[in-house]
Amino acid sequence: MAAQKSAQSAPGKPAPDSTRRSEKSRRAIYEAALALVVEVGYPKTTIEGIAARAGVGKQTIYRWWSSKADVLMEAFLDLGEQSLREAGPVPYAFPDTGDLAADVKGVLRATVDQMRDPRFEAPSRALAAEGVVNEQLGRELVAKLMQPSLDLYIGRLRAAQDAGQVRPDIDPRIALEFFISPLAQRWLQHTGPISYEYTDTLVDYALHGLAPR
Amino acid sequence: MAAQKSAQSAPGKPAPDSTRRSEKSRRAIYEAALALVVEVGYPKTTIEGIAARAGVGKQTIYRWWSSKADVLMEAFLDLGEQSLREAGPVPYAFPDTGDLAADVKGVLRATVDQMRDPRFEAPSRALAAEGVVNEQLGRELVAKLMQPSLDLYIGRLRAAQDAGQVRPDIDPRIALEFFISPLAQRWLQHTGPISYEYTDTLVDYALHGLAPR
Amino acid sequence: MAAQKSAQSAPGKPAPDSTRRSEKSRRAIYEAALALVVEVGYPKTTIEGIAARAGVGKQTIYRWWSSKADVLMEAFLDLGEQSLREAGPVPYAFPDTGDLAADVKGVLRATVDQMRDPRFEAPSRALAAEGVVNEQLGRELVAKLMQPSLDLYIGRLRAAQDAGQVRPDIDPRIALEFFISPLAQRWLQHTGPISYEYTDTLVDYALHGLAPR
Amino acid sequence: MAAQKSAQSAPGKPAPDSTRRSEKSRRAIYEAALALVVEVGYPKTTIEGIAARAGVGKQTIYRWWSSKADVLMEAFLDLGEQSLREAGPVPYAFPDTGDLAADVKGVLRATVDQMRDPRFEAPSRALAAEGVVNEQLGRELVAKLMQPSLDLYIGRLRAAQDAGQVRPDIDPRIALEFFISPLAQRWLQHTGPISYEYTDTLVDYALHGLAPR
DNA sequence: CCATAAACGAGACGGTACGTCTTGTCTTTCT
DNA sequence: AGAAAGACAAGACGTACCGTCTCGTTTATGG
Repeated sequence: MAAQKSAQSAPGKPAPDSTRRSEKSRRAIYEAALALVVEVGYPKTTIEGIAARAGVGKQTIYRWWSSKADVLMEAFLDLGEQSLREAGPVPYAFPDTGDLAADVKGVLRATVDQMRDPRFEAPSRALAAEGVVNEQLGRELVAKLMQPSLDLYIGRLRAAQDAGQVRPDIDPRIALEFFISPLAQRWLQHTGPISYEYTDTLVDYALHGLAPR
Repeated sequence: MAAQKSAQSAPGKPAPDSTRRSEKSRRAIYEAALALVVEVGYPKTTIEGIAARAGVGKQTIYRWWSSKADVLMEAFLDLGEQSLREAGPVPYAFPDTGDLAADVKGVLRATVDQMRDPRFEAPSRALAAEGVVNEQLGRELVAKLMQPSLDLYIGRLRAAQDAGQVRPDIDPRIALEFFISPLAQRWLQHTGPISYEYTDTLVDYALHGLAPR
Repeated sequence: MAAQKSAQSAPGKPAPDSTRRSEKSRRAIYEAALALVVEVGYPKTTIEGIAARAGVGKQTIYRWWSSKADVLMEAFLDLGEQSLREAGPVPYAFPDTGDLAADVKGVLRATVDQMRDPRFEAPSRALAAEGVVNEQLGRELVAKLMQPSLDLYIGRLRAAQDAGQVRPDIDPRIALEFFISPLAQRWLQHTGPISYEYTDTLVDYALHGLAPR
Repeated sequence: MAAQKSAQSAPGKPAPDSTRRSEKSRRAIYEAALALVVEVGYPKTTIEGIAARAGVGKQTIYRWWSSKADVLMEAFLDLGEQSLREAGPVPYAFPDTGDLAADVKGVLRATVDQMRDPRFEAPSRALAAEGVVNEQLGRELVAKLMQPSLDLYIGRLRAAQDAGQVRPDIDPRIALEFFISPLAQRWLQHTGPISYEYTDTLVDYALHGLAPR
């Protein structure tokens, strides 16, 4: 079991033994990384700074992560998992009251709230920016951070199709982008203001189309 | 507008005299910056590298621009203007054949083509990433790079409203996001593949809505 | 002698039990240390490198030695003892044929040979250098490595005094330096070439003086 | 002249322009290096420490010197030149009163004094140790630091030969080692105490030989 | 003859320093 | 005065070792 990493490939490094990893250090690094990104911004957050703030040797970071972005991604994922654990036993499900519009509006309002939380905003902006330029990281972000949420949208949209509230020929993977992408772009690229009213409007437009009926 | 830097206030700097600026250096810097971003990527593009490649002193860059992103933005804007000048006398107008769906599909296909051009992709990704994290730069990007295109969409949508092809209560500034944002997000965040088929679908879904009629 | 470390005082360390010490590890460490000093030089010889090459944990080195120089000194002493054991039952005595000049010349020629042996040269240079800067180690080196040889010189010079070949008012502890120090300095500090002719000349000059008689 | 370095060989570095070198920084580096060696010892003197103490960037050290030892050597040479400049117009000549023994004894007593001066001792020990292990540096040390003094001895011994106080067949380059090497070894390797009496004895023994006349 | 305690190999840890790279400023020399 | 050139102070990078500190795993009695 200890050989699983050395087994397949890279002859370069001896692969650290993760069973001996210091949990305390890992948590301290997560906290330091998130705090620094919030306080001084991502570009001024340095690995040295994280190490110093976490009371950890630099090597301990380089041993387990490959880059600043990698640290931050795990820290952010961990933050998410923590929130979930605190949230309770049925943490993350898309509401289904039978009213698709209302359900999606509710979820989007929660998303808007999250986007305004500085503890969430700073690291997720940083990661998104990194992912724009670094495709590999970008794909990891999508898979680990976004996909779970997207799957919930897909599930809800499928249910709506079964209930006859969404046309059956619609691809839910594309349909969900009408709710998410405009909001994401406004937020990421500062192309426009974000509000409950705005997201409500998105849902209405998307469901009923731009063309007159 | 060129005086914003020399502005009355800041006593620190003597404000360079832009009339004596070397046009040759400026062009060389633009070309070096764009070439480096394409060749080695944005993070490995350094001011020193640009200066060296342009055969220019570092101070010449620092004198006229405030950051690497600033250089790249102007270089990219310049690139755009160049393309326009080459394109001819009626360069940039949204087609209006009377068929909104067809017109928008055509424009989006052109956008897809552009996204696949490496000369465009590298710098615009870099700028977008920078703008995600740096709000000021982000707003500048939106204003200088994106807004002109968005305005064309708004114009076309208004025309469509006048022609009764789009409901009059629709806000065109929001409606255009259904065409642009999903594509932008797939491209920027690598959340999905990009194709003509995809953008065509976007237009159809957006115009007629997800709900059955 | 083995108890000097466990000595009553320092409460810090539990003092390792030297009776349970692994002989195999000790020898492996000696060999690794000497080999590395020869192969990569003293400054690039690291404790980690010695441990790795010896197939030994770092702590096994830190348990028994206080520094890299300490390891090397013991390894070198051990090397000397090994040579002696191999040399036979009457290993180390200063020749006394009655001809002081011839005897000393012979011993110095052997010293010259030794100085040219790379297996001897690398570690002894390293130790000498360390001893120059670290007085405590220097004194240990003198006591353990040099003094035995010096005593043989002193013995031979005393015999020469008894035989009337050396003036009785001469201090043998100083006299021996005329034979040893010039050679040592040429070797250590690269101040001049070393040859049998040179050491022969030293003996002649030293015995008969520089001034005309 | 500025091209002498780039001229012959190594294609690696662009060779800094020594005409633009900061004299202030150089002096500050010399002072910091010497002070640190005296205060904390050579092994604990680090390039970072020198840079910090001198108020200088690390690169300024790496630009002009190749190693810690190199810095220290130049600093020490500079110290020597400074002393000479302060000493006056006829700074460095071997005394020649006609009495060789007295002259050499006087010079050796001055050497003993110098060896006891901590400002001299720390750096010269460090350099000597470095030179023992690093032949190239060792040869530079000999050539730049020791040779001038040795030449004075040679000159004085030649004069003594002319005056009939030293046998004409004696090689002065070897003879001088009888005065210098024993003292150097005692000092460097801590093989024995150093005193005026000791150096006086060396001179007497060397001039008249160990053997009875 | 096994229990137990020490030494052992391995290597993660908090640190320090390395030598390199880049930043943004400053200075020199040329045009 | 702008520009090319590049030295400078500053400081982060990623690497290498330091010496300490666990971890299981031998190993070697001594109860």
